[in-house]
Amino acid sequence: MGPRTRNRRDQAKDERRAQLLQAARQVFSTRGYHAATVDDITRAAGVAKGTFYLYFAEKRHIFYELIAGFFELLTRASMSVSEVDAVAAPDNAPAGYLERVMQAAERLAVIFRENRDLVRLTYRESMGMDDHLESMVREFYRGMARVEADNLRLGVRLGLLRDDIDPLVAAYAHIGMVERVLLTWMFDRSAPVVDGLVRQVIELAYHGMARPGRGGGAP
Amino acid sequence: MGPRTRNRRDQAKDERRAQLLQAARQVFSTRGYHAATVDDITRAAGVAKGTFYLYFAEKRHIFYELIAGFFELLTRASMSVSEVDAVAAPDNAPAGYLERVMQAAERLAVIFRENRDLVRLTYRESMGMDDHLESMVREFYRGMARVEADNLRLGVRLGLLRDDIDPLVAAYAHIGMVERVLLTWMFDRSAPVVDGLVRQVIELAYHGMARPGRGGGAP
Amino acid sequence: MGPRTRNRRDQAKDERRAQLLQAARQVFSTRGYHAATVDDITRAAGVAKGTFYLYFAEKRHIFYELIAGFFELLTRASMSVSEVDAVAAPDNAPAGYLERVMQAAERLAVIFRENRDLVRLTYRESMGMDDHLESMVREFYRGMARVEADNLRLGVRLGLLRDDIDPLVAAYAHIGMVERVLLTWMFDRSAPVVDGLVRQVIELAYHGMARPGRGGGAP
Amino acid sequence: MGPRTRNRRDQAKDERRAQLLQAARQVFSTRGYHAATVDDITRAAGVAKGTFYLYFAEKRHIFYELIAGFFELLTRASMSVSEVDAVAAPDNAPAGYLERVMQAAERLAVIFRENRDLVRLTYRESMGMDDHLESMVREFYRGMARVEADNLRLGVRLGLLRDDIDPLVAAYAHIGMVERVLLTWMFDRSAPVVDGLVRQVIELAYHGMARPGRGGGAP
DNA sequence: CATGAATGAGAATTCATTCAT
DNA sequence: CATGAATGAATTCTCATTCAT
Repeated sequence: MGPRTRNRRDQAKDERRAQLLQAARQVFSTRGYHAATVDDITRAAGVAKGTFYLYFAEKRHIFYELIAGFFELLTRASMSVSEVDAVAAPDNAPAGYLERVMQAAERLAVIFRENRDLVRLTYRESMGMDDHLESMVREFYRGMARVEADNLRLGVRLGLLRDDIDPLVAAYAHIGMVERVLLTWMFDRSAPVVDGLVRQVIELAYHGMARPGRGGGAP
Repeated sequence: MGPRTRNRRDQAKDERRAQLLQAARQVFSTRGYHAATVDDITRAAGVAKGTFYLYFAEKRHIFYELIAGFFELLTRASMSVSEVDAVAAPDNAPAGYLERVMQAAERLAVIFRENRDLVRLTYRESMGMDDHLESMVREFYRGMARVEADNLRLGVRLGLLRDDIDPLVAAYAHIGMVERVLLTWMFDRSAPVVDGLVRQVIELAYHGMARPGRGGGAP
Repeated sequence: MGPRTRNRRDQAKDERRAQLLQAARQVFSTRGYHAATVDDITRAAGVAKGTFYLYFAEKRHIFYELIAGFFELLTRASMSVSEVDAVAAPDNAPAGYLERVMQAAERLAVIFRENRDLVRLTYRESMGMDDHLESMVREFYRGMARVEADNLRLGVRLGLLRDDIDPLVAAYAHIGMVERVLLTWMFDRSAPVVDGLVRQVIELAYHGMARPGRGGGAP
Repeated sequence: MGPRTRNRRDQAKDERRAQLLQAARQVFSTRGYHAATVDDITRAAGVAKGTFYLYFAEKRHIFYELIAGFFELLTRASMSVSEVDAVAAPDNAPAGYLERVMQAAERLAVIFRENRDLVRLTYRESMGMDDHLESMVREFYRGMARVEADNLRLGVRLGLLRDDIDPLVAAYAHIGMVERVLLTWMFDRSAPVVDGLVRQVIELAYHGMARPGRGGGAP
């Protein structure tokens, strides 16, 4: 039982895990968390029911892991208008700022589209399960909001963005805009085709709906 | 069997229904839909288990009704920046436009705060139950978006708002902003206190995050 | 509250009873005893659920009454090859004996056909309910068998029938022949059309399947 | 997972099944199908409630299987006055024909007596459950009738039996005779003891009740 | 008498989880 | 490690029967 054997075993275990996660993703997406049974998952994974419990202590845990993985994907994709970049290219920063924002938003949109099932699963079930999942979700939003708030603070520092709006409020608002629009255009078949959907949303986020040049009646 | 008797009975039935709905609201809010049993509900309502089924054919149905009631409340509160008002006061319209928008948003915020449990319930469970509920939710958003899009179109006609952004996209974006911010500030205890939360969001929606007077690097 | 009022009331009560019985017959026939609910019956009868219990103490009782009524109909129809007739027409008796048997059998067949639903109901449900119904059924068969056995004894006395077969055995056998054949031809759609079905059965009962004139190998 | 293990498991499963069937037979016989609960059955079998559903998808199914098994027993016992035998012993055939019929009938009678509980169960409940069971019953009678009709056709070919009676009608009639007589003498305690019950019935079936040598007054 | 709302004992069935093989 | 049979708690929904109006 040298290190090689150990590795083989670990590798085999990892494969089983991946196999189960894959199966769970498919089964949960199709039937929903509650309607899906552990049996469904193991059958889809081609293993015996008992095997499930060698890799996950409870049914909920595999769901957590699925959602956590998706959250990580999204979180990673959102980190890119980062201070690092801006600091690294201080002169170009202002010029490219909004463009980089756009690119980040597009990346998120691509991830949504490429993971339709996970998006659906997340929004369908990730909120009404238990406290742990709920705090995972909160934590995810916090992370996303922190990143976006940092971006905004950078914009403020660069003199591009307003400083009379709380960056955290704006961050959550931006997240809400993107998520609601993407969800609608992904799952509501009655939504009309719109060109440059994401660009319009970002444009809106940064310049607002008011006609430029007018006061707009703000109190 | 006169009309009086009939009325008494109908009235009693209405009360029972309300009693059950009230109990369900409380029980679902506490335990969540899946964990709550019909028995919990009837016990909370102080009636026998069988009584439940005299008023609701299935457990799901009482939940539908709860959510539908909340959606109606919200939908009604959102309808107010209406063309009627604007047409009735054509001159004041531009001046008061954004103010009316603010008021509508504040009304929604009040409803959210006054129905904390229903908000939580709705966002926790209304998406992962079944097709019927899912289409109820979609329909709710459609209705809200339609109202807001109409408001925006009115703003465009009044010369206050931009015409280069799809009103429906903007409508969904606005809904997303408000809902995400409200949810966060209602349920995430780590969210810092912010003055004029709703006003900031609306301000953001209409004037954007970009510093006024700068081009902002729009593509 | 004179006798007239009393009569009116009684009449009304009788009508309600009949109404309920009629409804029960229809409902039981359609859904079967177990699947039929008291509610189904009262709804079909156009009365309130509670009314049922003013006329029948239990659900089973209305079923008993239905079955009892049918049994009485059959029992009455079977009594006719009676000694009375035979004694009344002593000379003709032998000549007409089998003919009278045939006529009685045809009468039963007609009743079966005219009460398809009750036949079905009786054979489907009258055996697995409870002891009381079971003894009703046994009593019915006993009555039928007694009548037929008496007929047979008359035939023996008239010198027409064998005396080496127990009349009671023969009576039950005859009943079994008729019921099984009628049930099959009434409810098994695969049974081929046969001319003179009942006559063939009676012919068989009286003369047997063996070719006349041969010993047939009886032990 | 070798064949031996496989066999052990399969064997154990077979035993469990048999155990459950046995328990169901006892419980259904005692309480009747409707009054018996799955819990009663599993308790009688000494297993947990859930185990039942590993072997039978529904409560009905175990009942089907019980009845089907009994029907098969009866069907098999009835097949024996077969052409094969007759052809194999062409000369003896006529002489032994009725004797073989008698033996088959006796065999059925023995099975009835040895399976009192199943007989009772079958006649009490096998008709009013659902369409599937009803068609099972019809199919059973069809099978029995086909066998008997073939026997009768053989008798006709051998010149022993009449050809002016439809063999299928006679077959069902014979079945009815036997079943009604057996049921009565098995379950009606008031039925007097009769020697050679089955022989008398068969004698009756083949030679009829009419006194030999008389025309009998057939129309 | 008639009504129909209320009752609550039940019963079938499901499924996460365990554990002997 | 893997297996899959066994477990039994838990839950929804039904319906005969009662009884206040």
